[in-house]
Amino acid sequence: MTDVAEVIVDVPTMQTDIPFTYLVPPELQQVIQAGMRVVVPFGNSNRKVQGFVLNVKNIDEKTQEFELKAIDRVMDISPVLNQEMLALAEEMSQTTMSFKITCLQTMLPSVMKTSYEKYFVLIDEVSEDIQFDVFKGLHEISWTEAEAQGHLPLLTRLRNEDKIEVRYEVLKRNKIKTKRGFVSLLDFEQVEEVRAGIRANAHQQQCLLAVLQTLQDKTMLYQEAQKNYGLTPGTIRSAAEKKWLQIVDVEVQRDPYANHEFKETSAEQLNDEQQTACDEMVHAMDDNQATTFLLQGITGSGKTEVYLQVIAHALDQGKTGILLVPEISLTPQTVRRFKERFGEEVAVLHSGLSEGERYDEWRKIEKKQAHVVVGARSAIFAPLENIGVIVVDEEHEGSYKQEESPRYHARDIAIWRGEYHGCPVVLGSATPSLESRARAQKKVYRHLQLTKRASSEAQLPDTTVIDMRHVIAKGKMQTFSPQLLERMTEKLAREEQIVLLLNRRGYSSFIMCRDCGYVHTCPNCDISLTLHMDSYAMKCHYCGHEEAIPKICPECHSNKIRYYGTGTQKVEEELQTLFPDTGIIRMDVDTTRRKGAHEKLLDTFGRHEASILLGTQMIAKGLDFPNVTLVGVLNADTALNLPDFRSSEKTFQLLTQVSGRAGRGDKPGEVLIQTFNPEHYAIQLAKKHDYESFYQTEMVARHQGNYPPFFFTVQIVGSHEEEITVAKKMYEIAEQLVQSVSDKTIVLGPTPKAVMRVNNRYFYQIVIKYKFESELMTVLKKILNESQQEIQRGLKLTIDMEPLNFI
DNA sequence: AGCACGCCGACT
DNA sequence: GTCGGCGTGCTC
Repeated sequence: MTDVAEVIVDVPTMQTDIPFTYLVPPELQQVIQAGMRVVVPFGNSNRKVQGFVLNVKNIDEKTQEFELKAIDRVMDISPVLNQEMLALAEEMSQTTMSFKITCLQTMLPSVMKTSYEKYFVLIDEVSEDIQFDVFKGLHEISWTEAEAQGHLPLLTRLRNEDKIEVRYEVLKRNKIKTKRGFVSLLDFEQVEEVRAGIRANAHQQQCLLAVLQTLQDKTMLYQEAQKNYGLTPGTIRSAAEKKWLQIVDVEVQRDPYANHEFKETSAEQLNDEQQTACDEMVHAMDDNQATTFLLQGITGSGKTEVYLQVIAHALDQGKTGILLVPEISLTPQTVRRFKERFGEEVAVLHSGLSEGERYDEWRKIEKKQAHVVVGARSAIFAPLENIGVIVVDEEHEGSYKQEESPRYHARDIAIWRGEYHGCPVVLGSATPSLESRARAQKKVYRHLQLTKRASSEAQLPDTTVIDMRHVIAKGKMQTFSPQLLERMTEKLAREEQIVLLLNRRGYSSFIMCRDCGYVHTCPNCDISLTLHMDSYAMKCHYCGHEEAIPKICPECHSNKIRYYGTGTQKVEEELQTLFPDTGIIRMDVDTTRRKGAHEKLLDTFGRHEASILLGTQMIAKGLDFPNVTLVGVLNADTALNLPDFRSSEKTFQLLTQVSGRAGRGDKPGEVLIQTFNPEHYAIQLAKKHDYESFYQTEMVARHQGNYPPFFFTVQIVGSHEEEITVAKKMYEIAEQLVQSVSDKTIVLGPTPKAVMRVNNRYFYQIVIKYKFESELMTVLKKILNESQQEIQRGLKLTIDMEPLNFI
């Protein structure tokens, strides 16, 4: 009988998406466990690849029909994934149709993704020139170095001559940050003896020995010894040689919030609605019920306080909690709120952290130092045990769905983990997704509502809809209506602040020739280039292509090139002209790319160093500035015109959200919405803050269009460098689908995508809408399997279960 | 992915 | 005749 391990190797292909069996070498028998990462030889050249151990079992080697290879080495001392995570990875790979290895990697912080380094190793005599010029007298060089020096062709030839071979090295990128410290090797009496034996004027040594006496088993950092006692590293090093102490490396955590002061806050008084919601969740937690709650509460109704108290209850019971928030609202303001309540017990995971900081936060959770995790989408994989509650705030947010493989939805993972831990899951929103709201209606979720604003004096703002069809002056589109300008002037005169939202989706500035109508488009994609005035360049938002701004038309050589559309930069310039003495802050992807820029801009606005905050979607979330009394939405309906059945829902959610930004203090707020579709129900009902009517109206539209939540959807996207290849293949797939699904199921397409060509690849899509289709997954798997040959010839196929974007 | 094996064109 | 093109198939 022999120990073997089943390993998922880091080769993301369909053919290798199964466990491979490896022998456990004797020296690893006590070490290896499920959930550890290992390095294994793979393929006929035995290149080293990383793998995850799924389980270890004992088999009879006689029943083994082929020779097994042995595990090379382990990469972890203890498992990095527990049984729950291994089970979740399996589940996720099936429901999202993605490779197991991709799922496993997704659960770990990105620094723990392995990188591979290749080395060229000399195995035979080579000429002295090569020995010195290429190998620098050593017996091996790294691939990266050789490539940089342009030696690859030469080395390839040498390899064909069997003079050198290629060695694969699996690198670990996660370095635990350590600081130098020391522990005493002597007990109290031994120190006394040593002290008696050295000169009294050896101050440094005397001092160090005194420190050692107070230390006992504790570790002291060099840093502390130097700062508090003036001990130099030299003294410590020589003490180590005398065996007084031992030098050790101490793991230290980078604390991204080290410079912030947090004062502890305690629970606020809940109103009766909040209390009822809180009680229900607490009961579910105490009874280990995996109930999903939909907590629907208008802006300002105090949802966050409910989350905080439910999580606090979990901590009281010795349990843990996860709170997911959209990346965009993970602002320093919100982070502070959690830190203030839970102090050291909270770990925060978000994209603003460096890879190292992220890893440290993850380690803090793994080592059970943090019991509460606050973070964006991927924080749902936090390695917490004994979870008491999982909260998904702003559950309708699209950013909870990952847009690359594995295409998981954090809300689904939350519910899965809730089942696993027997704990409640709380979905919170002022404007729930239609799917969640419908499930609450069908009693799949427990529906709880908060209808009162927590701070009673704050009122919902007055909302005015402005019909922009009447604001076209001299046939030219205007950015600002007279009404908005008037209001802005008024507010500025009173030294109040203004937030302006530019809904930029599908609406950015491009240039066009007035004489021949030529529009500057990307050479690689079917889309017009966007004008960026800060870098004086035309950029493609799909592939990143960049070129200079043309002065004359490349087609007709006219110099009548004009800018069209409304980008944030252009609006900023217009504002500057209209209100020359007013401070304006622009927030969009360009001005917030740098780390910490987001925070800085908001702080500046918070200190009232600027009066106007102009931005895209990112300003709609969670900001709380009491002095803002006017919110202007410059173009409410650009999203409405998009060919996506969720466009009304997205518009309603956005408008409701921004309306909540006005009048949070004691001053009444006003909202002005500029639109070309003033009668549209999404706009009218957002104006009235009427979610329920919107829900009813939209459900009728979804029912008529056979859309979710009445139907499930799948999107299949194929792409290839040649249009004919992908089109043909997609027609075949659609045909096969029609043949194998029930007649109640709708197969749409294939159709070219709205932007058909991106990066010189042609994109086609098929959408499946179905109610019951038990064999669908099997059919889709079959399609993927049968497409292997084409995939190897350059076709790309992605399957997205329940996609959020159809464009 | 990466590599070996295997079958057809232009070369010492 | 051979070197090398990349189509095909396999990896415990």
